[in-house]
Amino acid sequence: MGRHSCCYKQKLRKGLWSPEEDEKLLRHITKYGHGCWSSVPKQAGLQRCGKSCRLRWINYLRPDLKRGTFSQEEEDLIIELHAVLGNRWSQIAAQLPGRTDNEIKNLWNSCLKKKLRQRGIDPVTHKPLSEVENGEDKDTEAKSRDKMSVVSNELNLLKAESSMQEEALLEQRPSPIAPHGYPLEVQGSSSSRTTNSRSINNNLMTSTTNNDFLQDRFVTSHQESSTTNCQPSELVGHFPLHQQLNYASSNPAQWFTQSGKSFDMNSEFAISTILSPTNTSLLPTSIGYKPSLTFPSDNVSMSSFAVNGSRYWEGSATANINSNSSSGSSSSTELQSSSSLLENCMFSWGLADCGTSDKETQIHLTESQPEDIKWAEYFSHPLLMAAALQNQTPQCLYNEIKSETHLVTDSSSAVWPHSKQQGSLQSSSDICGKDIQRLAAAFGHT
DNA sequence: AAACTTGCCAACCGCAGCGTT
DNA sequence: CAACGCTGCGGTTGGCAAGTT
Repeated sequence: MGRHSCCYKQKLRKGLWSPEEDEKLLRHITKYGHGCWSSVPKQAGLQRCGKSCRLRWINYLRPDLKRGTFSQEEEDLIIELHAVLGNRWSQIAAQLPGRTDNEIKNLWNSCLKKKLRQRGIDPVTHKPLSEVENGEDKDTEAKSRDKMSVVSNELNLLKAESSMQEEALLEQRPSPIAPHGYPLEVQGSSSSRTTNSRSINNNLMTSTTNNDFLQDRFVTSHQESSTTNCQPSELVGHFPLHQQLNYASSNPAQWFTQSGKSFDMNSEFAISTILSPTNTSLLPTSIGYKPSLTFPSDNVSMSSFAVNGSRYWEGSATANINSNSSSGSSSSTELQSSSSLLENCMFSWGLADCGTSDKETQIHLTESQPEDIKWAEYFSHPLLMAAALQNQTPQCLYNEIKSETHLVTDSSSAVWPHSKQQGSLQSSSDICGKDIQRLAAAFGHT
């Protein structure tokens, strides 16, 4: 017990992953799924232990990962969830699509803890530091109530502090879909952030006597929505194959930034969230996120139907996307829905349970046929969408994507900045097309 | 410019839990 | 029922880069 058996094996590489290793692992999992992790390194030709492969996949290579800095909403949510769940990072991560437990843990340890302390709040108990010093309450129910109250106060503090920034942000964020991917019910043009946070707070506050129940709901949601132990078919089901094939994040929010700062695509393209099943697959209905989707534009519509007790959502969309990316291109690309969307790219989530309360957050996704991808591919395929948006060739875009992910492609020396937010920006010309072609060839892209 | 400090984050380690034999 | 193998989780660490002295 304890030490993983594969760790005993000798000649296993440790430390940072090289591009070649990443490529091998990505190609293998894309093709075969991971199956038994302990056999992955052998099958993929890697000198790594299965554990290391698993970690690399989960924390870095998974196609549904978000990149970039955490939004204020995400930070708020993490604080709220931490107040309820404590250091259960995996469960917290389950409520933040595209974020890994490791990422959240790092954020908590490096930033959020500090922020809370600066506000006089104990990051462990989520109580005022003075109160913590004075001793603990005895009544558990009172504890829960206090905790929730403090959470609310924390949020108020956070919100007050960043209100100026928020106002500016809100003006640029017409989407009712929060950056963390939860669709919000928006009435009129009111603040989606405020709506969201208030919704959470209200529910937390009203369920203070059901703290355990709340936790259970989180746990249930997490367990039922786990996608880590997936086989190839499942994997494709969760992430369209053509999406998996991309080395870059599947979340368009990070594709275009060239500054290393996160570029909130959600504010510009609500549909980017809609089209990412993983972004909406984990709706924590237990804390007040309603499973209804309301879109700001008539261009996007959703309809639902129930099958076997789960509610499915179908989307159709016509998106007029005006590129205002940093390239300055003003080209407008109209991407229209077609029947192929529903046939091949129907995305559906079992968000509501149609009366049965036991099951929630089931994920259903109709697989798309690679050869029949039309406009939908633009959305789920970072290169094509990006190219469309910026009126660039996919390869140009890929250069930027690789630049963003700091994939330095000196294949001989395998320089591989491990920190995705570290390192200097490389020009497109620095990112050689060789790797792009290599990856494309490996994954069947031309 | 060099030395030092700090912050961040990818990756490792050890453990618990579960399933299988 | 014990031993073993595997997976997943949370704590911790090592190293890089940026900032400071």
